[in-house]
Amino acid sequence: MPPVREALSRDRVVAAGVAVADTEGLAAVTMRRVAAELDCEAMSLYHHVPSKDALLAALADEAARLVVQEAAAITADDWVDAVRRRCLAARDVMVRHPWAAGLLAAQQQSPPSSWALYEQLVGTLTEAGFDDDLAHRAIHSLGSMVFGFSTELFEPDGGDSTPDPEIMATMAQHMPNLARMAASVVHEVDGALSVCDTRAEFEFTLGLVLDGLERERVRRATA
Amino acid sequence: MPPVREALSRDRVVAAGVAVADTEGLAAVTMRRVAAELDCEAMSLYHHVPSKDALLAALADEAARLVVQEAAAITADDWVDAVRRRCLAARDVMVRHPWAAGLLAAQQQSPPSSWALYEQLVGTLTEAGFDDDLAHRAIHSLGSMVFGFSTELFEPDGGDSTPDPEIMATMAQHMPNLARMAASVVHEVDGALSVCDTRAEFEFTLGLVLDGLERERVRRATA
DNA sequence: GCGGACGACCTTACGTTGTAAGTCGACCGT
DNA sequence: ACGGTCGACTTACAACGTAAGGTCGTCCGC
Repeated sequence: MPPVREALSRDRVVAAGVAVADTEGLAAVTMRRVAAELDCEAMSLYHHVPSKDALLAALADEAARLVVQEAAAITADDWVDAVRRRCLAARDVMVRHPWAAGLLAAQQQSPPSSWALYEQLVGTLTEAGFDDDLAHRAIHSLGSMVFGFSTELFEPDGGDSTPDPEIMATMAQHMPNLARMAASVVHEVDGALSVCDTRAEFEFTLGLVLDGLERERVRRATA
Repeated sequence: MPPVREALSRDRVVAAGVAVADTEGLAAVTMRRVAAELDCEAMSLYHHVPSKDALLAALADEAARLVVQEAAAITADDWVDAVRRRCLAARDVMVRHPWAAGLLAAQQQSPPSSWALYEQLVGTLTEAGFDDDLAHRAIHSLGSMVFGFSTELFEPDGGDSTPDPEIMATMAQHMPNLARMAASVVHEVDGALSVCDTRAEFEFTLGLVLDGLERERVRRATA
């Protein structure tokens, strides 16, 4: 009779890491916790992953791979639409796996799967008439957006709807512009009041960048 | 005779944390290491900060405070210039303190000092004729840029100039566009070859965003 | 059939981390 | 003088990453 448990493998270790990160946060991704997920001991993981940092790098690569996978299915008429939809697909992955953006940003070496992403992107842009320099800049612009769009950075309270009234009062006093703006743009989301609809704001910024890139492309083409 | 060592204080603890992070990286910021910097024991720090996470949050706030400090001194004629210079000042802080961007992005609650930053920004934009909605979007666009601009994300090797030729060869084969682009935009920096001049790329993206925001402002004003 | 090499997994153990709990001494108002 | 308070130190523990070595099932040459 073969062993009752499925054999470990690098892929299973990475998958377990993703599962733990998704359900309990990145901080819960410890060798012991991942091992427990696979019903084995921590040290067994080292037969498939050289270290915890390498496991985290593999998680980052997995996130990029998911983006590549989604992005590959996208078809569009013009480059703006193609790139916009790819960026939105990337953002979807970042939202589904909240650990992904931070982890990708923390890698010293960009994961191989992210290269595939850039290859797709540069291909699209080149085909649309971008010179290499502009394509390069476009990658930086879009990359900083997708990976850097910080969902919570501006939200005064992190989802908690218990704003200390004293703090709010002094804030309104010392930050009149911010207070007025926050009161003005508040809107309803899922039945709860919220200042930010990050999806809409992401699309807005994306539009700015894509618009500017197209304008620059035309400028260079006619120069 | 008074005690020979200066008394601890929250400010001194935070300053020591910044010093350690600057010289040895964020990972070296442990309670014991910071305590050693102050010539005391780890547990003594808990009289001034409630936990390590709180210390890290204080470091993030300190980084934002540095930005506010630099940004307050900036004067400019039009809003574009004012905001551009403030963003560049913020980026300078991120470059001087490489731990800052990641730490700020990791905070669940945005640090108080970052509110001050947004207040400055909204004030400038409002004065320039932005409505509250557009100012709000502008903050998200610029914030995602400043905090998210990832310096190394696209660099194939993290500064190491030992690109495995085998990997490079297969990469060139599977990623023709990327390989061509990389070869085309390579340039010299500090006597070393490099693909990316992140400062220039930051300014380019910043220009795109500022341009788009000004265009949108005019569009709304004349609508 | 069988010995022995090998590889996947487990056990044990060490150093480091964050921090709870308790101790000690210096200062301060009375 | 003296108890209270408070800041720093000491001790201790659980959880972490991982080095070193052990165990056991599987397969290969004979």
